[in-house]
Amino acid sequence: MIRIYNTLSQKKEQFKPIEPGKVGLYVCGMTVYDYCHLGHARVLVAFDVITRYLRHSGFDVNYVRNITDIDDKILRRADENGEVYTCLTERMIAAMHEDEARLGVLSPNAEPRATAFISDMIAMIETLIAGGHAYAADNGDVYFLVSSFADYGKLSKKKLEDLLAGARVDVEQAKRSPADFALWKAAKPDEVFWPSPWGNGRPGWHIECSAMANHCLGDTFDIHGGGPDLLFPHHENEIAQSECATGHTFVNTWMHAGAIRVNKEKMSKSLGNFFTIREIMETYPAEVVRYFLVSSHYRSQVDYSEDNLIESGRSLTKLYNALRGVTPLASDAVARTAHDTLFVKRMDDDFNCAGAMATLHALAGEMNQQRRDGDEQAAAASATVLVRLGSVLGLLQQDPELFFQSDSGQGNELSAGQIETMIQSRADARKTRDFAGADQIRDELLARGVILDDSREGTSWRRG
RNA sequence: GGCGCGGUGGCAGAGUGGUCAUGCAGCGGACUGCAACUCCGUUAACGCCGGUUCGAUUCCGACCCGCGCCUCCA
Repeated sequence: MIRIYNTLSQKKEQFKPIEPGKVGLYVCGMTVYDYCHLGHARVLVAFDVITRYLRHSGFDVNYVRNITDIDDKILRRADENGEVYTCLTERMIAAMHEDEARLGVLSPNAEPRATAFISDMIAMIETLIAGGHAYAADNGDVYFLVSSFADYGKLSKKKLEDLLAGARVDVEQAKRSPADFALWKAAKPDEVFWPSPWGNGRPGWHIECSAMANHCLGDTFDIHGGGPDLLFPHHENEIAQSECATGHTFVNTWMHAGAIRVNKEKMSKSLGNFFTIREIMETYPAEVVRYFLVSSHYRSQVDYSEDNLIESGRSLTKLYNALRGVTPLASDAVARTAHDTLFVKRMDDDFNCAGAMATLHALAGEMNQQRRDGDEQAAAASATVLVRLGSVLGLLQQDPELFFQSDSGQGNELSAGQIETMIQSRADARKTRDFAGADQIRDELLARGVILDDSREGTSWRRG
């Protein structure tokens, strides 16, 4: 029985899908005008683990994650670059797919792009106007009439009067109320546009998700997720639009990931203190970045620091060390163990992957003992469970040697061949008990970032 | 100002009304030519003050501190 923290009710609830055995999941994806930063990675990885676990639990998950490929920031950036905006978005989408693949994030079932659903958005806006929930203003924009939706603020726990009292709400003359938000924006001269009943223009940000979610998952679906800063106004506005347009509850469970922080401040575009994941992956293996992200609860805020990534690297190394030289069996060859049970118990509790991770280390410790005792069969069985549980978190799926020996791609490292040659020289020196010579070679390798591990079977190496 | 979240050992990070997280680091030992890996042992924590209770880090209340949202941001 899975329990999920629902932002709407502000408590953990037993998860009950609308249709038994099936889950409709929508996550707000990227606005593609720049590379993914760590905050994007957090959301990507969090919902990847959630999807993997729901599937592991037997659910048929329909995971939809949109791409916002038209918006002010995209147009501005394309303009700065002096390129057609679609060139920019295509490039960023390709980069995003590359980053996701490296992080071990599985593709969603559907990845709708805003520009492919303009007609759905226009239809929804027409419905809203007909229902008295929206109005076309003199400037060619169409706005949502917030006062027409009694439940406005139910997600973010805001009261309309408080919002209006705040001085930070955009004061746009054409709006009837400052809290109203754009559904359709009139095109400025020389801007890309789509024709509509209200003139040439393009959709507002919030209506995209309402239209695409509705198209892909229907009027009401199970889970909607996203980053912490989307809660208000984006998700609140989605609810208003969708519920006014369909007359039905939009979403049963709302999930929000925690923020990434750097030096005690939120990592964000507006503060300019963000790290793209590709620059982080230049220094740290992608799986280490993933391990870092998975090792704290998806709802808690997490501090990015070099030290934390280094620690994650060591921790993951320990797991792979256990797996090294052991061949796991096919997953179904090993029955469910107490470790599986504990893992499931932890994950059932609002996807507590940090807690679940402890079982991976328990398993690794057990394996190391079994190998010490020479019980290779037991070790292989343990390895099977370790890899099985790892797969639910999207970890430990590569060959340990690959994890240990892949270079950073910076081009300034020793090749595997060079390393093997030096190891052979060292082995020769050790045979003649020339330990000074042997140690010199080992020190040289260490200086080049290569660590040697001796065992009865010979010497293996890893980059560290 | 409004709304919300959190304060756990040197660090990271789970969890629980009454012997246990886990990882990193440290310390002692084993293994090793020496290391590395690994194993065994070990140190150490629940912001502060009250309350409930036989017993509270865990429940309740006050307080202090930190953070997030209220504006485009995952």
